[in-house]
Amino acid sequence: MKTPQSLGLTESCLECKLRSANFFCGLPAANLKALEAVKYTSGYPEGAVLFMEGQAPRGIMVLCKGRVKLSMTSAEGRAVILRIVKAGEVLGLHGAISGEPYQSTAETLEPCQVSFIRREDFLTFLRQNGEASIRAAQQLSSDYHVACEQVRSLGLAHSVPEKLARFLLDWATNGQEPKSGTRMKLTLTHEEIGQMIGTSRETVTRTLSEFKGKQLAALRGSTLIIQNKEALENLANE
Amino acid sequence: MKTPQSLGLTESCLECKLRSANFFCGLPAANLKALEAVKYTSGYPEGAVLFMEGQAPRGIMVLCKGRVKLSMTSAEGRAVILRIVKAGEVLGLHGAISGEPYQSTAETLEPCQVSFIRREDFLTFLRQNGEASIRAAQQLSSDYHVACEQVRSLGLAHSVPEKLARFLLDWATNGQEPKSGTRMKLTLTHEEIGQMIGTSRETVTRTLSEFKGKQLAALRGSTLIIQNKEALENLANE
DNA sequence: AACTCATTGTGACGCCGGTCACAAGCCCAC
DNA sequence: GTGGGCTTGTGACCGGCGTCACAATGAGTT
Repeated sequence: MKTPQSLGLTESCLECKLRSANFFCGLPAANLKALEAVKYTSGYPEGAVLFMEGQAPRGIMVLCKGRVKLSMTSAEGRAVILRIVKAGEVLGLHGAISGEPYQSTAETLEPCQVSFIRREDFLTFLRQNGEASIRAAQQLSSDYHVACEQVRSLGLAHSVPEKLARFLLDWATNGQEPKSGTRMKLTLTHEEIGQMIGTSRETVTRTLSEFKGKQLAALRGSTLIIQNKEALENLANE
Repeated sequence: MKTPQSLGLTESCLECKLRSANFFCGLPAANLKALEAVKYTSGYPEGAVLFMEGQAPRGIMVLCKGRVKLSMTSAEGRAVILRIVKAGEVLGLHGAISGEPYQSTAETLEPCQVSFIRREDFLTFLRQNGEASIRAAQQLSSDYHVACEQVRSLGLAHSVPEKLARFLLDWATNGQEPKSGTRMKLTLTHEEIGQMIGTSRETVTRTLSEFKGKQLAALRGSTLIIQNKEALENLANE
């Protein structure tokens, strides 16, 4: 087993080379070296908060290992989940670029390995490195894309089954493991699924059992099985 | 009256120097020159479609004059408005950076003046111009911010009055003219307001007259008057 | 003025889904 | 094992708002 300390940036890149939006991968090795020199790598347990809504941005974090939940909370405790960040992606880029306070909270869903780069160091790096700036823009563009899709889902869909179907299909394609067949891990509680699609926990439970009854999809433990992809797609594109 | 042809990039910058997120303003004049050489400026009437969802990205557009509606449409014709783009902002940046098809449709709300830069020209410019890349990242970061706020509004709010209050207040601060007092222009139909906050036209009409009854805000013609800002804020932060 | 077309205003109806309340599993610690 | 904490599962209720249908206003044309 690898020790946490051995998981530096470059290694994380080796692990996640499949993901094209990946921030640092593909940059010349010489440039990565510069970042290596200024990064701090550390581990966090499950449930740790990497940063919170409203805090001033301190820097960016590269998620080397684990999954992180990005969410926004309302005054009375309601929450929406913006997205689940997977290993290889960058956290806090918006804050670092804009200087605005974080508008979301990042919380680890499982033990994570994170490399931190201070904002000034990162900005300096960007300024000396045009290619990296473009890469940053690409990452932001991708994040924007995801956010827009969520707006579409929340704003256009007008039934929960529709949104849930969309969510499951999306999870199946962009999900955790690339081996996206009909069977995959979905390590989220019904509550969290509800926060992703903007509905209540009870309704998620009910709609899931409705799906199970109709042989569309079933969630057994943390294993999601998509039984009738076509029917789900019909629901989703309603 | 100015002729359309006289409204080039640099002039547009003069007009909109208040907006800090403004893309090209602040770049060294020498760099702007390079863009001047490859841009095409043209005018569009109200209701013109600059690009549509699903099209391959051809380039970016700088809105010199006018307002543009960015929206997404579902299969059966429902629509969400992502945002209203104002003079000085950039359109199609995400497409240009990512190469992905446009995920939204851009339609002019009034006669507009637009400078177009082909994607290849723009990318070349970015590569030769680190500062501009960072600027692009900043613009994307700002767009992302707006999209996230919309997710928050759609996902967290759980009544239409709440969302409408938030929308009106937001319009008052980020609205068209900087002279944001209690009285401002709101040149959108109830239908469009509904598409911005994810509700039906009828409900917008009803909620607006509810606001009028409670002396919170009134929309007379295209003039919005905020009568009781505090009460609206209470509604919005519910 | 008369006509057309877009927008706004209102009533009635019905249903989806939020909320509350509680039961039933599950997992883990001790 | 037994207990306490999270999840998940269900029933009952009811209110907001989407939808349909149509009237009323306004704005632009001829």
